[in-house]
Amino acid sequence: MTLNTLVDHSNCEDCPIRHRAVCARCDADELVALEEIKYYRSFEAGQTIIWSGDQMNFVGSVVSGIASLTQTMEDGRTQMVGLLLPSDFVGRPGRDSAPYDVQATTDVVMCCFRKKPFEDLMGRTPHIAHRLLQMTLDELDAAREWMLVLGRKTAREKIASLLSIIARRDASASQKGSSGPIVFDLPLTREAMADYLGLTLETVSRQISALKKDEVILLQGKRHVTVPDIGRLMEEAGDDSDGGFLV
Amino acid sequence: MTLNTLVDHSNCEDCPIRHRAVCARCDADELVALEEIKYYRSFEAGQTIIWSGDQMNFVGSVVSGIASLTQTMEDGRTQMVGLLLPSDFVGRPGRDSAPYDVQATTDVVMCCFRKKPFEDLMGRTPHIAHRLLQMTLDELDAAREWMLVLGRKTAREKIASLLSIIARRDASASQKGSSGPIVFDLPLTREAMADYLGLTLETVSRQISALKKDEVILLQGKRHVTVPDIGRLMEEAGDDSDGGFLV
DNA sequence: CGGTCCATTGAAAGTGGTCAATACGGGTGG
DNA sequence: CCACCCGTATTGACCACTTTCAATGGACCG
Repeated sequence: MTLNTLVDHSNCEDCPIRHRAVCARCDADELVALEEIKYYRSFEAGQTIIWSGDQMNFVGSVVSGIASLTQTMEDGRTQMVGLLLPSDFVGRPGRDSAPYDVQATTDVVMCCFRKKPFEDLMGRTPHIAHRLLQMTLDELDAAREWMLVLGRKTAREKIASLLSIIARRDASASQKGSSGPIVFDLPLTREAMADYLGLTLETVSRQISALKKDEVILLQGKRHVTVPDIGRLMEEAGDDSDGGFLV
Repeated sequence: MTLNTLVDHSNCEDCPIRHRAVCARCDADELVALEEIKYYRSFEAGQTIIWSGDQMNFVGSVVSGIASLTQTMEDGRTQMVGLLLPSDFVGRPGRDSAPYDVQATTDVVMCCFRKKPFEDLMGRTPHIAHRLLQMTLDELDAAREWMLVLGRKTAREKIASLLSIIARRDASASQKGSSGPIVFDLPLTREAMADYLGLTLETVSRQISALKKDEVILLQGKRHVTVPDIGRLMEEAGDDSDGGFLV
């Protein structure tokens, strides 16, 4: 049982999210202060990291893997309200209880800080506060972008939107040229996609099959996706295909 | 033509949003600095305050009235992604072009700051930066709350959700006891409600009629609403009726 | 009085949901 | 090694809800 392993403090300078996380703007002194209060935790795919309503005694950054924020109604309907990718921040300084479930969608490693020391440090370190503001504004933009998807797009457009986001993220991560096929593995089950898109898993499955039939995407197995023409996929998503290429 | 009137600088101490806006935590000195760069602008109902893609040369707070943030797809489908009430902040420090249309839903008065001086001041004034972070986190929570409404609720629940939010806000504003009927005027047209809820205006109209027929709400005219039992309305919204009463 | 804007209501059509059967793949244990 | 099982995914048939298209009504105003 190695679910919640505490890992050795490793060097922030070598951290894969050093330049994008909440610590991105910290100088050497500030990193030292952070290193003193940080610790790592690992979670297995499917594990709940934080339960909605629970006391939050830490905040932190996703180092690797994908986590999700989910809301649930009493009758069981659920809606994913955020996807947390590496470098994304979890938790809210100045609030005690968690407003959403946080779940590990894949295996996840987090860089955690106990909340109180982090809040104190933030009060003394404008670099952290400012970066957190910037990241929060970005998340707000992403949430609003997603409101358009949820409120106004058809099932097919919703699927295309999700695939195009994942495809473009992977394309920019692997530094490929801006044309040519994009290949990636879906990090989400059909059910998780449905929860993100406000659909049922059956509809997700049908629309993926339809996009495959129309050769907008190719599938090998159930998770391995090839996008021969990202512009075509973005048209299907109802987006301008000439928009900014890197998200 | 008095659309964009510059109004006399009035005293921040007397401002109706003094304790809730981005300046809420400022002390006297900081208020003086803000007063030096602030100016008022008025907008008529229906007027567009900022066009998506435009250069933003100011940021500011809604002093009175209601404004909306709206996204539009190429084919004309629109989704409202935020409602701006008095004290809400408009604009994003550190970004030049506006990501959404901002429209005056009712007549609106804004307290504006030219962007550059405001950014400079924010860099020197942690009270402002910290308050803005707090407000942004609140907006992010509200946006995510709304994602559940858009993604998972039925038309009837969506209408009930919107009415319950407006009703509770009005009840808390008028400091009424926590029981008894709530009366208010809808600040939105049926079309604006539809854009907010991801519905058509016909569906909005039908569901309002249905809630009226079932006596969840009473209507006088088209805009004047009485909610005899807020708990009942919240049940219809699919929310826990025992949740925190003040939003 | 006619025009415009906002809202309501009806009938028909279509999209996505529900329920149910089946398939696929990876693991375990006989 | 094969049988079995479980979680995940696909597909079909039917149905419900929301949209679409269209007609009508009321309030306000020139």
